[in-house]
Amino acid sequence: MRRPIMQRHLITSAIPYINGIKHLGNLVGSQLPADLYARYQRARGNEVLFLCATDEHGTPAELAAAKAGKPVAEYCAEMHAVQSEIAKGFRLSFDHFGRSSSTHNHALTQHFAGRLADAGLIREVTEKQVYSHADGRFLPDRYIEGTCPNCGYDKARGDQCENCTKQLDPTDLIDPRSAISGSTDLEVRETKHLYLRQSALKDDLDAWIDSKTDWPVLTTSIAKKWLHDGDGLQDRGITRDLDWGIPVRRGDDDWPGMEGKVFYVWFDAPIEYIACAGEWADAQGGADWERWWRTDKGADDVRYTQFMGKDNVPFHTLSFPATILGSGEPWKMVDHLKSFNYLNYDGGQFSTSQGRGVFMDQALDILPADYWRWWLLSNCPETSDSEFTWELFQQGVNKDLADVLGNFVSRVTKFCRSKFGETVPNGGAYGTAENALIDDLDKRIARYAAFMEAMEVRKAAQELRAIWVSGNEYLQTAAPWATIKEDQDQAAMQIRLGLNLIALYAVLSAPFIPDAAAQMMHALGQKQMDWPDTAADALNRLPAGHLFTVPDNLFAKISDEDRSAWQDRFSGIRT
RNA sequence: GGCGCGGUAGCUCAGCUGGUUAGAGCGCUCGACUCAUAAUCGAGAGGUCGGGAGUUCAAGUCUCCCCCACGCCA
Repeated sequence: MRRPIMQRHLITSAIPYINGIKHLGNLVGSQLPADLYARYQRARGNEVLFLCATDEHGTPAELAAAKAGKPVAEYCAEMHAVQSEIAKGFRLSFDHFGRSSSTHNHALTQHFAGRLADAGLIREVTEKQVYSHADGRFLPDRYIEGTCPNCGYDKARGDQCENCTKQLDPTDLIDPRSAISGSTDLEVRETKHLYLRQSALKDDLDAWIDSKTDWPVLTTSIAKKWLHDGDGLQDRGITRDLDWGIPVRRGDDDWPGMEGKVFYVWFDAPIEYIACAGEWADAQGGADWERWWRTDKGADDVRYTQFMGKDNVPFHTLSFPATILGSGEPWKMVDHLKSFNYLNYDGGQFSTSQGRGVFMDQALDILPADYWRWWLLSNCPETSDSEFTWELFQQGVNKDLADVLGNFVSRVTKFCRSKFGETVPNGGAYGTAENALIDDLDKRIARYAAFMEAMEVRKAAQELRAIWVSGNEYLQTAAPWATIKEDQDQAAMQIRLGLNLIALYAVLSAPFIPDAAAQMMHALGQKQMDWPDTAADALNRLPAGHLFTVPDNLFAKISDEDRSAWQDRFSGIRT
């Protein structure tokens, strides 16, 4: 059998922030499609390193920890464990789920800062920031509240007034106070920060983006906008006056004047993609991670794909590439950046801060992962924002999973059991209907693979569903329940084909619905099955005489009662 | 206000570089089948492709203007 050359795929999903459990909109925009792609590439026999992590630094983490009454390091460790468990629940097949607070990331972030400084790409800026005596800390703009000078709203934030949407500077606020403690004992102090001179790399970034002709429009249009809008790409501060974060150091050396400061979370978070490979290597007992990340150490044949929601695109197309390019070192740059729009919830937005929508833990609480995986992926917001409603979810899941796929497995296995027993029956030979089915499957499988390769998620799901449907079509025309009255062998061949179709479906469907696929394999007494080379071969895998069992129904339908109960339960806000 | 992405059958969406009677799934109507989770299969109805003007032999598909929704930024 011909063995195509094994490809190597580095795959990362945008790393979720640590302060709480993510909602389904977060899931479908990054981790879930990344997992689909990772599972598919593994199924094709390629070498995959699929990484994700928690993004742990910054003020929101500190505040969430304070609210929970815990030291921030302890809080992050706990939340990492929680998110990790939920990821497992959704069958997200990370090779490693790391932490941006890891020692690897500390060292690497400091290393990059040092390299950038050596290259003249860091400048020091003295700026004025608000210091709160009561809180004993500098306050980020949005943690300062006061009265809006524009509209008089008394809960305006230092970055923007939510009431009149006017962008503000904290010093614009009338009667400013700390949003953390409420203290008005504030003072504007001078503080020094490091800025990454992204503007100096603008032309390099521009040329690099221009070379990416196969990226989603969403990705390149966002990048181009930031590059060219207004005065072009702006330099960004990469440090903050905080306790919780990676201490500012210039490589291994102290950074005079930057004592007590940490790197800004946006700077260290993407570097965790690299650091995470180091964490993975440690967990493996010392694997070679540089062969995934250093083009001078074996990563030149790696294809690197990132997955993220559109809000993360600027950091991944500009800031992080600026960090890598600016280092002057041969790090692997992203080859393909798959970005997603937003999933809306029942006419509005999913919202973490407002607790609106369905959160990952709640979702697993009411239904198994496969239901969510299938619906979310087959309806993911690829070309525009898309909509989750309980009606659409119920309809999609019941029709696609229970009726089309689940019922197919059920009707084939049960028919066989009642007529031939739980053994793949012997006899009969293919006729025109079978050959037509095989031709059709070959075409569809090729299309399905092409969509998966191109990360056309919705189209891949549509094609997979069509493959399931073709089994029902075949069964309907072949009608073994009628044939068996005339010709036992003919019916045996038809049902043997049906059983083999289930095996084929298990392999093809596994990236979308891994648990159901495993159940199908298990019922057919199969452990490991390769991706089909041809439909004809694939449909000969289960020989006559092979034993199987009739599985429980793969998918229970969502009843109207369940649906309306959930609709009520998730209509308010999470407390 | 600027910019971005959209506005295609009741619903969710496909429609590449312009070219025969505009497609899919769901929903709906009718029919077939009865192995199966009242599942399946087939057929059908249903759209002046947001509005207007223009380019062209020919425009959802290009240009301009306008309207609507969403998002980002100032």
